[in-house]
Formats: sequence, structure tokens, C-alpha cells
Amino acid sequence: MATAAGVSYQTVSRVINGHPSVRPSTREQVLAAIDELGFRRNATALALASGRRRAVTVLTSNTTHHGYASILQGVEEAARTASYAVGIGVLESAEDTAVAAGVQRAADAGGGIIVIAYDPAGVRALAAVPAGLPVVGVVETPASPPGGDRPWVWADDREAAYQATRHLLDLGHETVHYVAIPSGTRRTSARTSGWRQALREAGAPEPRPVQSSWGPAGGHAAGRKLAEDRSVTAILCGNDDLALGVLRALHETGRAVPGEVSVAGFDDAPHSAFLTPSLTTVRLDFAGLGRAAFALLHGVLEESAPVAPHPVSVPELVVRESSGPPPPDA
Amino acid sequence: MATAAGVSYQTVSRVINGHPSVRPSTREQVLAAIDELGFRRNATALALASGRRRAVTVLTSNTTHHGYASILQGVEEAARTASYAVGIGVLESAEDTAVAAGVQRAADAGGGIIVIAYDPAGVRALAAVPAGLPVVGVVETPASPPGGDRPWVWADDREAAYQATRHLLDLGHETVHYVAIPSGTRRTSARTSGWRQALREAGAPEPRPVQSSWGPAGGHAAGRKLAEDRSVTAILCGNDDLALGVLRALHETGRAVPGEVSVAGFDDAPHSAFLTPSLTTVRLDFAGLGRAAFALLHGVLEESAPVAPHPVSVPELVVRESSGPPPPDA
DNA sequence: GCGCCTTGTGTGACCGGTCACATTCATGCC
DNA sequence: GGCATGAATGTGACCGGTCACACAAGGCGC
Repeated sequence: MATAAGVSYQTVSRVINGHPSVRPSTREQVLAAIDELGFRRNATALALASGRRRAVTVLTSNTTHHGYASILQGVEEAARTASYAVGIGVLESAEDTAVAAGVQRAADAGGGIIVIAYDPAGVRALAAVPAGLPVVGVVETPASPPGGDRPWVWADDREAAYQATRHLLDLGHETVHYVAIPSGTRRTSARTSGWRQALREAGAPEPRPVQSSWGPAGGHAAGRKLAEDRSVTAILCGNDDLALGVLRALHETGRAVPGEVSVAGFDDAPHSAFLTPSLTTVRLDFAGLGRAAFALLHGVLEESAPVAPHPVSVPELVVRESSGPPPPDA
Repeated sequence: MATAAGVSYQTVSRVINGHPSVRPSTREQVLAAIDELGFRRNATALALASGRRRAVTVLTSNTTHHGYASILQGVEEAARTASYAVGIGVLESAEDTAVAAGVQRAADAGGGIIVIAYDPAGVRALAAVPAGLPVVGVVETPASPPGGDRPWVWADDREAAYQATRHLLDLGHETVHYVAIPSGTRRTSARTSGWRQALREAGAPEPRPVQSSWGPAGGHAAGRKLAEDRSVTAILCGNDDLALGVLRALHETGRAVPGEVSVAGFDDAPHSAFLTPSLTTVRLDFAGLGRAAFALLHGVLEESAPVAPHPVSVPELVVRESSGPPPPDA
């Protein structure tokens, strides 16, 4: 474009990049030509020449889970505002080769990487990102995970679990059972430890957490098991999908919610408010988390970018119909 | 890398691209060097030089809806297999400027574009893609929409709606009311017309569809309205989220499902099987749709790629608890 | 034994930008 | 008036590859 329309060639570059020493009249000429020809600078060439890619790749094991999808949406929103392209890589499994392949792909894409490190695949991927690459992890627990020294953002899952458990205990339940999502690390998950802390503080017995999966099917299985135990009056679930399965299992076994058993979830998925009974849960701002992750990464990539101390979104307990006092005879 | 390790420079390129005339011994040398140095060809440089980007950008108005997220996951899966990078662009709204900006971003990314054109924003985006750019639309209705001549894939929504409506009519309902998702086009949506066709064939009265939104809140509002009308005994919803809201509204107004009113959804979202009552719905293979979209785009981008006549996934009716015969006195 | 075709490899230009440096020109100061 | 100074612009190299050639060596036919 340059030469033909305006007068020079490098000057175009200067105009685009807002270089100060360009005569106003020249600038306008170039601008006019740009406008007329509908010129857009080639992102690929720019990336090659400058070495920077203005792109971020989100690495995750799944795009359909509510939390993950919301984080992705948050990242995209922030990236769009900053004129960054957003790429996505799905980790096929937690196997080393699959994880390595995923990281490779993200690295090949150039730009920064955001890893959703809530589950085993994500945690391993975060750890597998070669040092030196700009990366931010969205983690459950901040205390140096395997991919330790990397910057991260998090929602305070521990606090959230604590709040939900407290809520149930305050209603008068003797203790609260916990159906856990798969943990990303070998160590106790933040959610589990928040739950445990609340129990300890209340001097309540600590039942063994029921390990489950991510989806409602897992919750259903766990719920069937817990339903057998008549002493169970309160169940906290690692996420709302799990809670849905538990609710269903309780229904099938004829246990009333919240009459006999109270159930609380985690995440406040969009459908949770409309279940019957509607689900008591803890709202987590995943989209905000995604935005924060991008902001942090942006700061890593460009020192000029705002490096706001990443705002830990405060979880908010949402009390609905699925929780209530324990039955009088319990 | 080249020169240092092996012997030449261009030869490396030949080896990588599997050019036939390279002496086996040379090839092995180069291969060894590549392996040793952990060399990976720079995707950016490749894109610049070759003009092709081996990437696909998915343009959508939302990443969190079940169907959309599943399509994205399907695209990613197929793209991963073909060593394509996957980008994502979210359309902020259906406003012309927002749509144009989204399309620009996708175009700037290079490579191909897949537009999820189920809603107004998506439909407009598909239409706004400049001719000549490789694009595939995931559409609701194939018959030349505004972005007419562009290749597309679809699930047979019409047939799906027809099946669901038939199912309810076969149970003995006099007619079936319909809660509609926002249509992408001004014309009647495929789902609506499938529903209508079933009614006509059965000689059933055709109530006016209730226009709603995408989420459960919209379904809830629609459900409240329909619940007032005691003659309503069967409701088909444009998607499972809507159905969830309807279910909730019916519960709130004391109408039994399926005792008094039957409800059917659309999509078979993961939670639908676990609702109480579990939801009768039509399963659509969104992930498969995403894979098909990519395959088609791949064919457009590389003539060598398999151009399988895109497999229209057949919708499958899943009958669960939420549908049953109408009450005897209706 | 010579020309010719085929095979393997190297060279130079180019993709569309950025960067470091050279150049031109007007200005201000002594 | 001569000269350093800074603003405005142009030039050449380069980012890391691909592509269209040129070119050397070996095998074949006559």
C-alpha cells in the first residue's frame, strides 16, 4: 500500500505506531490513504518482525464445563479489549505425552499462555510449560504448585468452601459430608481444606470426602452412596453439576431435600437457580478470573500494561431452597 | 539451526516438507540434528512466507452455552488432529459495528473462519465475512441464509423439532406449545417449522410460539405465562435451558410434570438427564457438528484434505420423565 | 567420448512488516 | 555566515521460513 498512496514506505509504519516525529500533514496524508485502501497491518508479518505476537492461548482440558467456559469467555473479553488474539488448546488427557503436546502447540502459537490448572491435566500442563515462556496459571491453590514459580490467579475456593460449610453447620447440622471433584494436585484441594477447617472450628466430626468426577453422573453415584447412610443430613458438593447428581440420587431414594438432607453446591452455574429445589451454592466469578488472568499475562508481556494487583474475586454464598435445618429427629 | 548442525539450509526445509529428492543419508543427518536441537519450525514465519496459516478462528456470540461450547470442542478436536491452531472470537453483540469488528479480528488472524450462526449476531457475522475468505457456517437452516453462498454444516433441527412434537402428540396431547429461542434470521427458524409441520400433519391447532431468550430465566418467564392457561398440556422448548426454566415455573405454579403438563427440551445438555423430573429432549451431536465444520473448512483450505460429504448428524429423541400422556380431564 | 536428462543441493528474491542507521533540510546560536 | 542540532524521512538489513531458479554431479543413449 504505502508507496503507492502516500509518498514513502517506512513512514507508514511510523504513522501506525504513533511515532512522534512525523509532520502532521504527512500523517494525515498517510492516514487518508490507509482509510481509503482499507489497509490493515498484517498480524503475521508484525509478529515475525517484532517477535511479539499479541496473542494468548488458553490451555484447558475442557471447554464445556461452566467454570472453564466462563474463564475462557473472560479471557477473551479482556483480550479483545487489548487487541489480542485468543487461541485455545484442549488437553486430550492428563498423560504426559498429551500434556506435552498441548504445551508444545500453545508454545508454537507464540504469545502468552494461560493454563486452567484446576485438574490433573491442567496442573501438569502448567508445570510443563518451559521456563521463560510467558504463562499465567488459573489455579485452585496458590501455594507453589508443581509449576510453582509461575504467576497465577485464583478465586478463593478455600474461603468459599468454608462459607458454604459454615452455612450448613449454622443451620444446625451435626456435620457436613463432602463430594469432591478430582483434585489437580496430590495435596488436599483448597475446597476440601476450607470444608475441613469449618468442621474443625465447629468441633464437628470429619467424614471422609467422597471422591467423585466432574459431571452429574459422578454426583449421582456419590449421592446414592451417601443416601444409604441415614445419618447424613448435609452434603456439600465440589460443583453444581455434582450437586445436581446428588439431588437426583436423593430424590430417587426418597430422601427429601431440604427436609431430610440439605445440599449445597459450588460455582453457581446458570441453571442452579432454576432447579427444584433451587440450589444453595457459592458463586464464583469465573469470567472475572479470566479477565484477571489476562491482565496479569498482559503485564508480563508488556511492561507498559497495567499490572493491577490481581483482584481476587470474593466468593459469595447464595442461599436457596436446597439447604435448611436438619430434621428434628436426626 | 540448519547450517550449524547439518550441512545446508534450504535442505532442511525440504526434509521437513518431505520433498522427494533428498538423499536418504542427508535426510537422516538433518533429522538427527532436528531431533538433537529440538527444532520446531516457526509457525509465524511459515505463515508469512507461505501465505497459509493452518489456523481456524471460531466466531461465536458465546462460549458458555452448552451447544456452542460443544461445537467449539469439536472444532478443536478436529483441528488438533490436523495440526491446526484454533482461535476464538466472541461477538460482543449483534450490532453492526460489533459484528464487523469480530469479523475483522477473525480475518486478521489469518487461516479459516468458522461462524456459529445460530443467533442474530452469528448470522450477521457469517454474512459479513468478505467474499474470498475461507469460511464455514454452522447454521440452523441450510437454505441460503443472508450469508448464502458460503459452505455450511448443520444438524437437522427441523427434523428434531418434528420428532419431539410428534412424540408429544402421539402421547395424546391435543396440541403442543412452543417456547422459541431467538431466531438468527427473520424467517421462521428450522425448529419452529419442524414443530409446525408436526402439528399440521396431525391436524392440531397451532398456538402462537412464545418468543424467549436463551437462558433458563427466559424459560421461566415463558413458563409462568403458559402456566396460566389451563388448556396447555404440552410444551416444547427451544433448548434444555429454556425447558429448565419452564419446569421451574410449572413447579412454582403447582402444575405437575408430567401429570398435568408435559415438557420437552432440545439439545440434551449434560444436566438434563438428572433433573427432577428428568427431561425428555432431542439429542444433537454438537461436537460432531464442530468436527464436520472443521473438516469442511479443511477441504476448502487444502484440496488434498478429505472432503467427506459432511455427515449430517441425525437427531435422536430421548424420552425421559418429563413427558407423558395428558391428564384424563383435559 | 559427448551431449542430455535426472537427481541432489545451493542461491537469491520475497512474504510484510520493524529496527538501526544514514540522509536531508530547516533552524538557532555564536 | 558557518556550523552544530534536531526534526522529518529514506535505506538497507533482518525476522524465519518458502519458492523459483541455477548449478554440480552421476547415469544413460548414441
